[in-house]
Amino acid sequence: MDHDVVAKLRKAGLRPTRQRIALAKLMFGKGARHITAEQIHGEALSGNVRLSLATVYNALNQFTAAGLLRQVVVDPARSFFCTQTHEHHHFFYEKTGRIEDIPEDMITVARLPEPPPGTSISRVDVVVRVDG
Amino acid sequence: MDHDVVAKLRKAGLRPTRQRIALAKLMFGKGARHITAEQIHGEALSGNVRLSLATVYNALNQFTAAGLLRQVVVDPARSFFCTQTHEHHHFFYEKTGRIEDIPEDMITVARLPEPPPGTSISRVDVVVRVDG
DNA sequence: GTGATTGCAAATCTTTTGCACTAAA
DNA sequence: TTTAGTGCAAAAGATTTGCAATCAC
Repeated sequence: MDHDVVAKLRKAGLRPTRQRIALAKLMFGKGARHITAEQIHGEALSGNVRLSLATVYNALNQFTAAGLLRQVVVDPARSFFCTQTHEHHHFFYEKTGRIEDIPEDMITVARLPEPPPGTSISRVDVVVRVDG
Repeated sequence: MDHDVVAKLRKAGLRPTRQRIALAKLMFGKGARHITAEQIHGEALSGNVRLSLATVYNALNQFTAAGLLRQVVVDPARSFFCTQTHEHHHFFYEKTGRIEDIPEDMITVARLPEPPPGTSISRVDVVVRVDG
């Protein structure tokens, strides 16, 4: 419902505008998603939500900065935004360019190296590339 | 020496042109490197090797297709090419945008998930992001 | 010679930005 | 009102491409 999404945006310090509400409903309304700005923009237009691609980029970046989304880097050509904000990993289908979550407990990274002095690890990403 | 590089290119099925030889010497002449097209182009020009950025992109892509280089995807803004072609992983320094190898035996990925039916794993990349 | 390769500039693509306009509080 | 947010079109980057000139064999 709108209420959830509005509350979510408010809590993140983002003013709940028509565009942000619509995007948030698309992003968070149907489980885990991995989607590009272009794709979400297309979905919005299909659903009769009129908004510009620039606004989509701005909103997705703001959501990411606020911790509502995560950016997944697997494809040099474009950025995917992912609705799972906790530590988890990904399958990347090289043929189709699709991304899929790997349940966090399916992968164990043992013996992580020490980060260089003066730094700390902010995140560990595992990408399993699949030729499908 | 030139001979090594020429042989390497020939074996990869690439005609050893002046430009490809120069690039190969820069890439493979000083141990493991992680470098962008822009950076290598700059190095070449500094070393009085005249070649266009377009040719650098073409050559690096050909080297990658031939298995001489690997592309590392960590930064949505640009592509890094890496001279280590065997399985290994990376530190990514978020502040400086630099990449560094993690010796392969420093990380152990336990319990890799099964790839979806009909596919096989082509590669596993681990990126340790560091806030330095 | 002949076919592969290069260079340049133009084209493409994704993402960001400037600024006048609109909407939320 | 007042300030944040939006749209558009233009700008900015990175990378690719078309085609005539050039080079390797």
